[in-house]
Amino acid sequence: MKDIRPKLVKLLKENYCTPQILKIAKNLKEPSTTIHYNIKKLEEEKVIKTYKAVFDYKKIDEGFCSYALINLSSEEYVNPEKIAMDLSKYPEIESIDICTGDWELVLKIRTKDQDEYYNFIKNVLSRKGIVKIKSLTSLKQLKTEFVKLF
Amino acid sequence: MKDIRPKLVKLLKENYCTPQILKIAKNLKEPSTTIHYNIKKLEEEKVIKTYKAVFDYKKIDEGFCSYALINLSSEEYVNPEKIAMDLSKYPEIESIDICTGDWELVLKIRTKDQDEYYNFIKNVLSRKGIVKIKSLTSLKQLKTEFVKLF
DNA sequence: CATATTATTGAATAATATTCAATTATTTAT
DNA sequence: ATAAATAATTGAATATTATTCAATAATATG
Repeated sequence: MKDIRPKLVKLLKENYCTPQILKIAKNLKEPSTTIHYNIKKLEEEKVIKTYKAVFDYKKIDEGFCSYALINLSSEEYVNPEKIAMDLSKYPEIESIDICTGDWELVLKIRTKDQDEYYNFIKNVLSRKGIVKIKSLTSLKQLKTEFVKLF
Repeated sequence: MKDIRPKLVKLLKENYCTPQILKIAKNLKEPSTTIHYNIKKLEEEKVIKTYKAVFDYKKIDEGFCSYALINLSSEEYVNPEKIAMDLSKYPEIESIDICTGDWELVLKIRTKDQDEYYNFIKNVLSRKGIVKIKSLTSLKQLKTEFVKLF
């Protein structure tokens, strides 16, 4: 049997979805051509970045979720964007923010388990520029990506 | 002119999207019926929770993003789920995690600006059960919901 | 106030999803 | 190991939905 599920997950995680114009039209009690026109406009204006799926991450081997609060070295501190943009390529990282306060970078990271998280920290985050990491491990997710999980 | 854009945003933020089976089929070089069968299965098994849009939040009056690290009172500490589930109803909250470490709750909050964030903290988060809040304000988002923003 | 631009909409068409039935592959029980 | 049962793949037919187009209405602009 072909195992296309991981491939599906990969595609749907960022893309390969589209709005349901007719259902929206029915919900808002407007003609579907009006909805179509307005959504296309939101897309052209880049108000909408993409359409995607939200998963039960426990079921796709991403059940371990942690926030990594990061301090940068004094060299990287002045330009955190470089390191942040570089980190954005890792599929384990759900979000990256450059922040004010005690930590310069806040990452949300999803891995299969604590072991994989440890390896990710060791292999990816222990690098020149990152001098200190504080991990806040999620015991339970109640909401993610604006979607309730219960 | 009808202002249906906020209504569209509200619907698309959590729902009213669907996978593009034919495009996925072409990408993976598989018959579209095979893709259809497999995706329906992922939906039935609740591996996929929903399909949604990702926005340029600056363009939908949610340009201010902050992480709220929360300490609970000793009474709430033993059962943080109650308060977490209650908080999940607020559309300003993108994610809620019950965590280990120095803070029991980690919220990701999006508002129009700092003023609105202040009001949200004051009106929603300053409540019985929440004894201390540390805010990490995002200066720049590089990635959100697995989607690169540059 | 006249003109240009933008938004709305119904009807026609194009594109895509879904169903169905047949086949193939895999798992389970003996 | 083999038969029977179950699950997965697929092409062809159908149903559903998105998109285009042209006409009209609303709003903005000079």
